[in-house]
Amino acid sequence: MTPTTNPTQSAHNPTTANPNRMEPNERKQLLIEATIRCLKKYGFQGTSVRKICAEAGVSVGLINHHYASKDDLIAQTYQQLSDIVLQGLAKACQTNQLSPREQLSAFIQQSFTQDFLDPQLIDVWITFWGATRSASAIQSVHDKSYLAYRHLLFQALSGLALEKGWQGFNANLAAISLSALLDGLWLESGLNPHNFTPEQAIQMCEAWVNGLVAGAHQNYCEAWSQ
Amino acid sequence: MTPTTNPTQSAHNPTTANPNRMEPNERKQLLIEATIRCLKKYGFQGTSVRKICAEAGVSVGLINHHYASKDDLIAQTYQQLSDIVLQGLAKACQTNQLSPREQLSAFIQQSFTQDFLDPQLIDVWITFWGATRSASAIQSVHDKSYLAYRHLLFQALSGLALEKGWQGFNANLAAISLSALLDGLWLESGLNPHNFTPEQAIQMCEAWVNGLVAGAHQNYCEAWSQ
DNA sequence: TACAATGTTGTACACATGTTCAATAAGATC
DNA sequence: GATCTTATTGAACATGTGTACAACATTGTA
Repeated sequence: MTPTTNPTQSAHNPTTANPNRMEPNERKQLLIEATIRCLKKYGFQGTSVRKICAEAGVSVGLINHHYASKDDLIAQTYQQLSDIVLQGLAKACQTNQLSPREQLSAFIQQSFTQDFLDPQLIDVWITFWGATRSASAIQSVHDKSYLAYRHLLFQALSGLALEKGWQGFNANLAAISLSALLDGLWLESGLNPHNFTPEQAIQMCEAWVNGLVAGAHQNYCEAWSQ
Repeated sequence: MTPTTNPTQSAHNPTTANPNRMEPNERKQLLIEATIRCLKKYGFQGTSVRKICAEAGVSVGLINHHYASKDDLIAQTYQQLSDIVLQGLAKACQTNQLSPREQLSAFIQQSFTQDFLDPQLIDVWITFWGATRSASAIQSVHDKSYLAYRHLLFQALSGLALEKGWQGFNANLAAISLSALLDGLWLESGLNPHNFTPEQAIQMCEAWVNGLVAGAHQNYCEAWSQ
């Protein structure tokens, strides 16, 4: 409702100020942004084609002109959100020649930035998770982004193991564990933002790394898992 | 569809074999069980009043006779699922006078039992999480059960701290951390069951506890957080 | 046996959903 | 300027949604 510009009866002022016709990519981007806003406002269930179009200030039919279906639009929106999050994390821990330990801290810090802790955004994320198994398009986006996400942690943890001389350290499993901790905290802060502060979240993740260094790394060695 | 007994034209055999009329509590229980089956089969979005009734073998109107609304039924279903999970966990770690360390292991073991790792069930759980913020009834159920859930971990961790003589150990924060790790692993195993095995999940949680004992406990002391 | 209480049914209603499609209009190409 | 391509519109369609309600069936009580 109340779109910023809604030329329902078009061609009033054909020379200026009528943002009707657009390049496909530009319009698609606007539709994705409108979808994100709707997901935040109305949740996954409440986000309908009509609400998205109203939010974008266009007519109902447009979505099916630019996207194969509503699910297609939703999947591409998820894709874009994933990319943004991932780029933020990659940027945080891949710049300035940080040591492995510093990379982990940078990753953790970035995970609990104000931008990332927006409860509405996390809620959107959770509903995407919930749709993962039923929509194969969303499933594949998740798998791909989760792999990249873990790979960042894997690299930092591998570097740490090399530095410390841990023999047979299963950095992949450790990356899964740390990412689970991060996701779990992120999830919980979305469900109830009052259970702990961002600083405490960082504290808990740092404790995990410190525990790893203090001795838990032995549990991630090949010998242990057999 | 295909309900086991569907006496659409009733009163065929009024004396026997017509399970029509039931005690309210019994019928409500059957409706909740049908709801769980539907949530597993069709997901949160695909679960409609009509599908639930078909699954339960009753008519459309019955739900609104026994429940104030569909949301009411959903919330009570969530309540029941929560109770089942919680009782399983409580039973696992509160019996047989286990030591604090053993209690934690029992809790971890129980969290990755076959029953708990049913991807369909986890998917149902995730969609409940997704509905938490929009439906206040579900929110309150979550808050309550999450508190009880954490309390079990809190008790075990407090016992461990007492045993080890950790001064000023913030067992509550540690409980949040471990529950986040458990939830994160649980979540991820639901989204993609092939990333790690249940044994590895247990291994990762045990590593967390071992890391705590090896030194990370210092990060949970009052001095650290200031 | 008659009556009251209530579990159960199935239709009806009002509305929301995603998608389709003929019509329109804007811009590009010749 | 004429023509072609295509972005955009908005009504229409078929289906699905949760809920309401009058009718019916069953049980317990007098």
